[in-house]
Amino acid sequence: MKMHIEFRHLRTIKAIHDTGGVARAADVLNITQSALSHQIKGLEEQAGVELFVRRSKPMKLSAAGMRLLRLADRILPEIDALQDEFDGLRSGKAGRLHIAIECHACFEWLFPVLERFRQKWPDVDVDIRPGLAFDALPALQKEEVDLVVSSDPESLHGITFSHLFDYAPVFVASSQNPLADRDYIDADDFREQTLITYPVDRSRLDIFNQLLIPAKVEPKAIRQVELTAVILLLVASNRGVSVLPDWVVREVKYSSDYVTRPLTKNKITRGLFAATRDEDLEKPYMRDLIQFAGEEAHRLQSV
Amino acid sequence: MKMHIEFRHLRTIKAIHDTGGVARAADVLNITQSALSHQIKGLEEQAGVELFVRRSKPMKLSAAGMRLLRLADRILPEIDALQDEFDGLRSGKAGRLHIAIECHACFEWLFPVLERFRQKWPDVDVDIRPGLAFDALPALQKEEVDLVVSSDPESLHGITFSHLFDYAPVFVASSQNPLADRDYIDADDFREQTLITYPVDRSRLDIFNQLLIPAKVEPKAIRQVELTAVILLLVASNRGVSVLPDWVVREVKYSSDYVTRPLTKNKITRGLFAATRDEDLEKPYMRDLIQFAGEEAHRLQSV
DNA sequence: CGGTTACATTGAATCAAATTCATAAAACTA
DNA sequence: TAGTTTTATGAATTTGATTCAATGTAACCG
Repeated sequence: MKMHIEFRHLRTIKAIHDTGGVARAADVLNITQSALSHQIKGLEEQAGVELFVRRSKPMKLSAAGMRLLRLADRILPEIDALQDEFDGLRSGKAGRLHIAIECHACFEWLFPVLERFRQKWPDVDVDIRPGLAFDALPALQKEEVDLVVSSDPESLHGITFSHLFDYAPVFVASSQNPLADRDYIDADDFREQTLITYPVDRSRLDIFNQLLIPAKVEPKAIRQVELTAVILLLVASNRGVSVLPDWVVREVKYSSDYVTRPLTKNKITRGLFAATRDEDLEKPYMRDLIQFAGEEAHRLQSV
Repeated sequence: MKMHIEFRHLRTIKAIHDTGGVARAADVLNITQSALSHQIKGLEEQAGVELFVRRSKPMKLSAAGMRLLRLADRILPEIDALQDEFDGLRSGKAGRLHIAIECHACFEWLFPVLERFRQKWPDVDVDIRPGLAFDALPALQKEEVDLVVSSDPESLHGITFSHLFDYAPVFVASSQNPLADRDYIDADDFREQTLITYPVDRSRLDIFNQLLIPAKVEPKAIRQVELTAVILLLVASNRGVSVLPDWVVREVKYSSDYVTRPLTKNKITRGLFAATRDEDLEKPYMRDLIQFAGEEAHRLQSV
C-alpha cells in the first residue's frame, strides 16, 4: 500500500493524541476505527518508523509519533488560516491592488489616498509600479496589475475607465520670466522657452498632446527631469518653464518666486481616470479607492 | 468534486510555478496534464478562489495562488526534513534514550557518561527520570523509558540486563567514630549506629538486602537523606554512618575527616546492570552508552 | 485466575475520487 | 491565417481509502 504523508494523517495523529486512543479518534473524525488502523499502518510503512507504542492498550504516541504531532500542530493551523484568508478574499475583504501610474505627478495625491486606504483595508496587498516603462493597459488585462491611472481612456474589452477628477495643466514659470505678466499662455509662447518635463514620451505629456502638437509648435529646448521638486527648483531659478497639474502647483501659487498661468484663453482641462478590469469594480475596496482618490484630489485642488 | 487541500496540491502548485506551465509541471510530477487540470479545478472550487490567471497562455499564479505557493514553500521542506529524521531514526542515528535510575548514587558516574554520549549522538533525545517513584521495569516494557539502571537483574520477557561494572558498597564513618579502627565492618557493628541512607525502600539498599536483613540486624536509628553530599556532611560530623558505592567514596578516601572500610571480611561486591528492551540492544547508540558506562565507572574506581 | 469488556488488527468487499485517455478549445507564433 | 503550444472537458479507468465482518489482545474485575 503505497502512501504519502497527507493532511489526513496529521489530523489523525492529532485526533488520536487528543482523544487518547484510536477508537475515540475514529469517532471524532467520523470514520471507522478500522479505517484509522489501516491509515496508521500505511503511514508507518511509508515513514519506516513506529509511530505508536502498542505495548500498553490505549496506544500512545512514540517518540517519532510525537515528532509528527509537533509537525501537525505547526501545519494544521496554517492551513486553516489560509482557508480563512481565502474566505476573506472571496468576500472581498482581502485582495491585491497593484497600481500602475502613467503620470509622475500623480504620486502627489496617490500617497495620501493609499495611506487612508491601508487604514481601512489592511488585508489588501497594495503596491505601486511606476508604469512608465511598460504598457500598462495590456498588463491590466493580463492581471499583472489591477489598476492603471491614466488620462487617456480607450475603449478596451473588459476594461472600465472610472472618472476620478478633472484637473488643469498649468503653466509655471519664474517670476523673472518675460511671460510672467501674461494673463494666459498660448502654444506660440513656448517657441522661445526651455520646457522642463518628466522623462516620458511626449505623446503622454499634456502640454504636447493638448497644445504643442496640435499647434505644431516646438519649444526652444526640452529638458527632462525626474522629480517634481527638482522641476520646480529649476523653474524658480528661471532655467526653464514647465507645465504641471494644478494639484501640484497649488503649493507654489503663493510663493513670490513663481507665477502660474492658465494654458490658452479657455484654460485646458483634462480628466483623470482609473482603469480597472470590469469584474474588479464589484470589489468594495476597489470602489473605495476610486472614491478616496476623488476626495483627495478635491481636497488638494480646493486649497 | 469534493476535495480537501492536500500535500499533492502544494506540490502541484510549486511544480507549476517552477516549470511555468501545467504541461511542463505534469511532466515533472509524472502524471498527465489532464490530471493536473482536474486537480487545479477541484482545488479552486474547494478554496473558492482563482489560483491562476488564465488570460495569458502559459498560465500564471494569481495573488491567491502566490499565497498558496508561499505556504507550500514553508511546509514541503518540513515534510522532507521529517522524512530525513525518520530515515535517521531507522538507521539508528536518532532515537530516544530515557533512562530510569533506581539508585541515587548513580548520578555520579551517569552525568559524565551522558556528557560524552551527547557529543557522539546529538540526535538522540536523552532524558533521566529518577525512577524511585515508580516501577521502572514495567515502565521499560511499556516503552515509557528505554533503559533502567539496576543492580537486581530479573528474568523478564523481552528485557535484557547488560552488565555494566562491579562495585563494592563501602562503609563510611567519621574518623572520630569508634568503628574507625576496625579492619572491616560486620552486620553486628550497626546495632549501635545511626545509619544514613537514601530515602528509598530498604529492600533496594545494598546495606540491607546484602547484610542487615540476612543477619537480622536493625541499626540503632535510620536517617534518610536525599543528597550524597549531605550524607557525607553528616557522616563527617559523626552524626551517623553510611554505606555508599565505592565510586562515591573514592573522593573522601584520602580526607582525614572520614574513614572507609570494607563490609565483611570478604568485602561485599555487587554488579550494576543496564536493563533494556531486547530490540533496543541492536541500536548502535545503546551499545555505545553501555560501553561508555563501563569505561567511566572503571575510570572512577581506578582513582 | 477465567470471563468480560474495550481496543486494535486483518482481509475482503466496497466505494469515492484521482488519474488517464481521447478530444476539444483557446491562445500564442510566425 | 495556419500551425503549434497550452489548457479544458467528459467518460472510462484505476487507485487507494474506507467499511464490513471477524479475529486477536491487552486491560479489568469479581
